[in-house]
Amino acid sequence: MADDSSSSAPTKTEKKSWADEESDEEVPSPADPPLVGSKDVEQSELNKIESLSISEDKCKDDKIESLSISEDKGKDDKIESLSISEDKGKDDKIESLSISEDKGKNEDEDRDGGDGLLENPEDTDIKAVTTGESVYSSALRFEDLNLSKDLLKGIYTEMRFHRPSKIQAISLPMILTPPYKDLVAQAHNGSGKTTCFVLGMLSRVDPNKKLPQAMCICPTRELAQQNQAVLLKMGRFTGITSFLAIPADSANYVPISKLPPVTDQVVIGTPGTIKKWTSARKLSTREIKILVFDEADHMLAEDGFRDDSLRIMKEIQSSSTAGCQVLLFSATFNDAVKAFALRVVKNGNQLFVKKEELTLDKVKQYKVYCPDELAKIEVIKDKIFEFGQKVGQTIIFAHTRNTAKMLHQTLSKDGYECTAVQGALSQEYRDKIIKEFKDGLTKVLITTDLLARGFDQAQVNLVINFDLPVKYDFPSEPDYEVYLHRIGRTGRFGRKGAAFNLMFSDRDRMIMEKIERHFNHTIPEVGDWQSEEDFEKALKDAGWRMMKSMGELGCGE
DNA sequence: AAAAAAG
Repeated sequence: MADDSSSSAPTKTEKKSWADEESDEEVPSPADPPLVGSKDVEQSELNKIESLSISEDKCKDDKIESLSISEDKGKDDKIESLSISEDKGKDDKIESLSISEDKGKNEDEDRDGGDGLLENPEDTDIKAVTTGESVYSSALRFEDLNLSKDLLKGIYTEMRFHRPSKIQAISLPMILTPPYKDLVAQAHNGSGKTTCFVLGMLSRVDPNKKLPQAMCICPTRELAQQNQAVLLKMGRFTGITSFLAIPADSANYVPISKLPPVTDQVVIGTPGTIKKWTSARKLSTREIKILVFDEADHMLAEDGFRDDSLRIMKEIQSSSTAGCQVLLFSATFNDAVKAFALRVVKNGNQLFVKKEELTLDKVKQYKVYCPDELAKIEVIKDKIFEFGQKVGQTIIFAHTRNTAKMLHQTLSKDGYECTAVQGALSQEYRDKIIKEFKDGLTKVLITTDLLARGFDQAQVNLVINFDLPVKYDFPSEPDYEVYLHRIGRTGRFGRKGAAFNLMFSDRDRMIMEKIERHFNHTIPEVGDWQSEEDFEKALKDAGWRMMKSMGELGCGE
């Protein structure tokens, strides 16, 4: 299972100067040296927080400090302000600091190569809470992290990263500095979370020990596969192997009892299969030092994978000799799950994005009222499909497998080229469809919430909600987290993205209103679902040029 | 009724 197939296909050249996730790579050009320390980095406006090491001030009373620093950086004045506020519990010390970076508005040109694709993905507030004595300073460069030579080589030559993204700069020291504390970390969709925990796993593993030492649990098989691909790529020169614990294709099913025990050092998989392997005693957990929950809020949600997750965690904690570091990563943590997560990792460090910051204004969102379902389909066919194809790739989300299937059949029948994936299909077929989409062979993919989370494909510029995401025990309530994750499939790492929400009932209107209120963000409506001009206006407002000049857009091919 | 899982 630990094969070396790095599934990422080099697709296109895009300039970027910070770390990103797997499929976001540039075309390899070995002549290119890593750019850390070069001019490219110096003029970047990011991560000037490296000098910020927090020392603890032990006054008896709660105390809030705020300081602001402004720096003149030459050509474009950038001002950073950071405020540090300290809250003290009764006797345990907790620090919380929030770092906000305000930037001038004219620094983009030299970074994004003029294609207008990259904006400021890092322009966010992250609130950090650390516990205990540890003092962390943000990592400006990957060199600051004491990584092995082999790992650094993978980062630069395979991943082609230049320097840590913001979430990486802050979280990696927390993950990698002993004593290894647990961490709950929230960061925006497409900001490079995968790299954080993959690096964490790779650097905690002893390549000479041939048994599992790190584990990553994911909500879907597709995500497990994607994460494994990232890990294999980043860790290519380390010799570390990995085991993908997802259900075997029914065609070549072999009972676990007949299979050899796992000797790979990193296990990545879905909860059920991991449980199966451990309870069959074919997957040893006694030396697992780091346990990662990707999409952790869902993994710990009551209606998600809470039971499985807790069981696996307990199993590891009770069998592991040296103790196991737990990392919880997600873009979303609603209050209920957040509270639960903080009970699960009581003495850990925390990184949270301010709630107001969470809505992705980088993704332009629209709503379209349609009189009936047929009209929704016509909107996709006549107003969005062709545009989406030209501009990049499109994902259409439907609420059920059946709707996804129906939509796929309806569109295909009329000659609209698209594919569909959902959980009822065979694993082999799912893999094939995903691969075709990741390779850019297909442009429009219809799916369920199977792909709502984590699916990373930089070329997705358009998301369509054919159905709005609702809670299933309470269908008049929107599922805010799923909404955020769905639209987060586009606008990855600061690229341009747009999302269309198709509505056809009063209930849908209500749901959209609730979504707008929740994120405190007005979503403009495309006035008339039949009006070409209304859609063009929306797309133009989203930053896309019109059809005729599409060739210059520079984002499709 | 998304997702994961079952032998």
